[in-house]
Amino acid sequence: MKQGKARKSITLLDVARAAGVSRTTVSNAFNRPDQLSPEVQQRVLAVAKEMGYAGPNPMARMLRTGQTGAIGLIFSEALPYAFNDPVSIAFLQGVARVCERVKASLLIVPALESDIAHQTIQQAAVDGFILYCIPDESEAVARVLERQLPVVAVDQPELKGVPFIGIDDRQAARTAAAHLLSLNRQHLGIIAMDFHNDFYAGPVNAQRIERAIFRNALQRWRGYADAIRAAGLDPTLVPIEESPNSHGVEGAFAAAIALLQRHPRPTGILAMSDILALGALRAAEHLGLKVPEDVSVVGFDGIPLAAQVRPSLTTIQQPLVEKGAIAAEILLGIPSRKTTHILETKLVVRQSSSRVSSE
Amino acid sequence: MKQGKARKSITLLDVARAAGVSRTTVSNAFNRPDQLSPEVQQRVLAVAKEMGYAGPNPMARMLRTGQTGAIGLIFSEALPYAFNDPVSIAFLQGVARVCERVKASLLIVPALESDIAHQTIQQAAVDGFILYCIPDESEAVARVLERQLPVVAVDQPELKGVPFIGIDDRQAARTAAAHLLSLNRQHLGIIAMDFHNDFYAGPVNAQRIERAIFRNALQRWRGYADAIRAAGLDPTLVPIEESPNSHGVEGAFAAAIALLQRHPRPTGILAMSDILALGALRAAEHLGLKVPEDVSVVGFDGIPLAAQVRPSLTTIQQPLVEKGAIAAEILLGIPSRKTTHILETKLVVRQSSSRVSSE
DNA sequence: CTGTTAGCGCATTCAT
DNA sequence: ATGAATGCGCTAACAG
Repeated sequence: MKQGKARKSITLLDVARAAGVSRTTVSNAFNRPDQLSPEVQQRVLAVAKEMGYAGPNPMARMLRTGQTGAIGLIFSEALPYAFNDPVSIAFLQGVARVCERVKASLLIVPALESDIAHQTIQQAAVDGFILYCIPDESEAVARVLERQLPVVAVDQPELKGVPFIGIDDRQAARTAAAHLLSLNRQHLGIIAMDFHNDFYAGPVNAQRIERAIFRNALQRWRGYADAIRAAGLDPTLVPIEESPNSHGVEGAFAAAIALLQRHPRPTGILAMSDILALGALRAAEHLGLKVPEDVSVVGFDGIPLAAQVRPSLTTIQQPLVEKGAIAAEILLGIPSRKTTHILETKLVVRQSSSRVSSE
Repeated sequence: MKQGKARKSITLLDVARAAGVSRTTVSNAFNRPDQLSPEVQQRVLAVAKEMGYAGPNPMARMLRTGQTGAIGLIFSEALPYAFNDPVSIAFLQGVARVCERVKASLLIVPALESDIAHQTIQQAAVDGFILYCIPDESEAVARVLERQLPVVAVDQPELKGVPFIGIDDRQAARTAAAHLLSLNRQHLGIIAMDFHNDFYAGPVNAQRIERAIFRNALQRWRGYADAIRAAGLDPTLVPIEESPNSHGVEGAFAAAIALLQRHPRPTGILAMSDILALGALRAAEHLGLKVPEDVSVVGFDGIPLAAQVRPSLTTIQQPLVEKGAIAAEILLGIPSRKTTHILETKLVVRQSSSRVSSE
């Protein structure tokens, strides 16, 4: 066969020849309808369709224009876990909403392990990256910065020159703890999310906290400690159990059981996320304890489920979806956006917390 | 300034010159470490890093190799809704698990409206597409097929030559309905998910069903009808309310209220998804009806939440995560995968359904 | 083990 | 309004 050409994918040039026009004209027919007469455009498009030409090759066009029409999203967790977490999902919804509006695609880049990060981040065809809760020192951050593309960070890392979206975790946590203490609950217990990325579950010592690589957990702990200290208590004496995000409600259940079996039994539990708090509710139920009477629980994040469980969950509400939307908007250069956004949070008191009843 | 070059991004050639080697050598240093001496590789990489070279430009490489390292995923719904639906999310988890394993990225392509589909699908730099619950006649399907890339369809559409992953919706629905009927519940009501993409909510007539564009809803309806007929009843007399997926539990609540206020009041509700069933549970509670005594409810899908609500939900369990995993594996050419997979489902009886009690 | 050569398919000047 | 020429940055043959 002569025309080995036929085997190969069909190009702009092929269409041009078939239509008896130049490449430019075909290109314009697809990209700039205003640059040629409607009739010519019609004909070119018709010829293209007939030949089974699907439009300009995306890779070639990207190479030429330097634009991809996609933004890259990097999660701190393994993807299946991220998609299991209502907080990440809400964030994703926010990002997706903006992407849809501006017809951008969303590239989810696996970057959990170092060599994966290396390869996938280097090869991602995107116009910019969103870093979601990524430890400052991680390979992913280094690789993303190398790419020299626009970046925005959500929750972590905070880097010079990189727009940041987050909340005041410390202040919010302080509010949560102050709430429990104001209900006269002196014996607190803390369920923490990941301080490190080692999937450790169990009691946490001071060193582990000091060396934390996840900002959220660290700041929330500090916030709790602030309030505890302000109440005249010693935060280092408050028992704290860590349960990795990826262990979900079940992990939190175990952590809460551990906490609730201590003496004296905590009368208030501070959970660093609502998922952790849900585990605490179940643990209380399992042990025959009443919430909020025997033990009160305060979560963090304000996921939708928090309002629906019984007893409904007192929590710190943060604008999860909006975080994603703002991050995407900044990245996509939608104007009138400052580069740093510390969003508001508020304490939402529901059924899971109440004043200590009769003494 | 002479070297306008300096402004432009730095390339393989620049590195080659700086390192005193050829382009190929630099390319090899990044892509085929085994093709050159370790020392040379070290040096080249060092020079590259020093120059701030982040590695081969992804677009150029894609153009050259014809590979992108990403797969495209197309949802039937607006993205924010898709991310709100536990069923879609579970599917996404399955896809993500495989992607992570093989270091592929995942491109979520918005394709809800026709012109968006046109643009985003045409420009997506991917090695293949997964179509998730897409109506056969939609623009998205047409555009994807044009791209002449590998495709796999999940749930819908079923196309000649396109690998398909799904379940036997009709058979499964028949099982669900037969279950309720076997409990001696003669007065049924159906809550349907979208038959069409018009976000209609309300009672459904025969014509709307016949012309359905969503296969899942249609087949599930047929399955219900089969069982109802087999019980000697007339399926056309069974009231049916549609509530769009995007309206979530709230929409289902309204639909269920409508159903439960009819005379005779249904004693069994068939919900085409667990989310719809959850709405039914709430509606029953709202009306002071006991589940399962006054009204029994059977869902569909087997989302995790179904096991956790009280009363827990009787449902048809389908392998949601596995669907995603298989789809991704087929697309990525992981061998020993047949091209059509009809996965198993099973009826899981929980608290929300029981035999009609004392007459 | 290293270098030379030749496109991948396109968008964009600049002419006409 | 249309056409010819150029190179985006890279990888894969092949030759040395």
